[in-house]
Amino acid sequence: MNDPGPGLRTVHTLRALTVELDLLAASFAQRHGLHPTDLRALIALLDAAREGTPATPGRLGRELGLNSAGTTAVLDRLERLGHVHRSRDPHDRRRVLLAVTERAVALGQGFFGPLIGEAAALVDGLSATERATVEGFLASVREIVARHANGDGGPDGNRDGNGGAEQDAEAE
Amino acid sequence: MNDPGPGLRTVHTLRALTVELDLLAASFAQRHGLHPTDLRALIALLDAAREGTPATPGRLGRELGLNSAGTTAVLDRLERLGHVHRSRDPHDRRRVLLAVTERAVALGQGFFGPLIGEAAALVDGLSATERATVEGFLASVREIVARHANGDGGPDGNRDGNGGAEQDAEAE
DNA sequence: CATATTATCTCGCCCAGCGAGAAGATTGCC
DNA sequence: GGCAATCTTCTCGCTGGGCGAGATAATATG
Repeated sequence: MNDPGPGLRTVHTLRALTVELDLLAASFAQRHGLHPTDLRALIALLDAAREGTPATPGRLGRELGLNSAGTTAVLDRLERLGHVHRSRDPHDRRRVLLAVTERAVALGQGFFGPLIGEAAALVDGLSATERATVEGFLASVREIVARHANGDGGPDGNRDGNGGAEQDAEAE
Repeated sequence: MNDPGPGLRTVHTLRALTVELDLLAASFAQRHGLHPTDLRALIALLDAAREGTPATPGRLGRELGLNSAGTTAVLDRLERLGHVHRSRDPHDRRRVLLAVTERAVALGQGFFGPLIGEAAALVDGLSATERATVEGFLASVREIVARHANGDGGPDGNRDGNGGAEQDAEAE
């Protein structure tokens, strides 16, 4: 039971890291008048912008696990703060296109930029072999997590309007 | 922008991993009638129990970034669900000692046990050199995160009774 | 013994997110 | 073309997690 093998300590460190990253993000969000969800939304939108993926409320809500009402509220907040701009899609006028503003980009870069930059520099300072080891480790852990996510907790448990929870897996 | 240097990709993978772990935890929590905060509290309490650290509401609240009212609410929920038991500390009767129940231990082990076990096995499958590389990487990233936390967003920005948001850092 | 400090809890409020459903746009079928 | 089904987003009302303020009880400090 309490037999910490050599690997356990590493896993514990990884877990601690994720917790610390979470806390950092939360404190950053608070500092800028954002809620954790707002920050997650902003990150998702910045990612989409960088990748050239068109961003819409529906897509974003699905990504964040929010229903449409909650998604609208998030976007209202972000728009009021000047981080996001809504505009109708000319090709399908039911849709709303979401664009991040300069301000949002600056916000994201200003904070996560240095953090990511330092981490990237750290990785770049490793030898090719070491880098491969780290990447392999991260990829393997992701794979483990993905397997457990599929088996134990479906990522899309409930959605808007449609009760997807007809099986509520009552754990007593 | 779209020029991922060698290190950037690794950092991106790490970020994706943290997001996925977060989603997994959230879906697991929902599945057991817990809120994300409740699960975080439970994990913290299980950790404390495993380490032999005495757990109290104050300590827990500080760890979770909640004020005392919120902490009380979390504990009320966990106690109602039978995961935690409160008892007064005989040595300092202001304090409340928190004990996790068998049920909570089973809950945590049943879900995170296999996950952590697989990850630990993964690490154990590495050579000593590789393991050192991974551990060094994680430790370095933690150090970077810690530095940014201190410089940009103090981990104890606001606490009970003291409004930590006296400066709302209006960007621009 | 009086006072300050510590630890926890109670009360009232705010607002994030949910469910339900409305409104506008598109697609398909006749 | 016209009408219905579908899709996307938004509005409304509500629940409840978390905060601020303060109460209460116990321990330190003079």
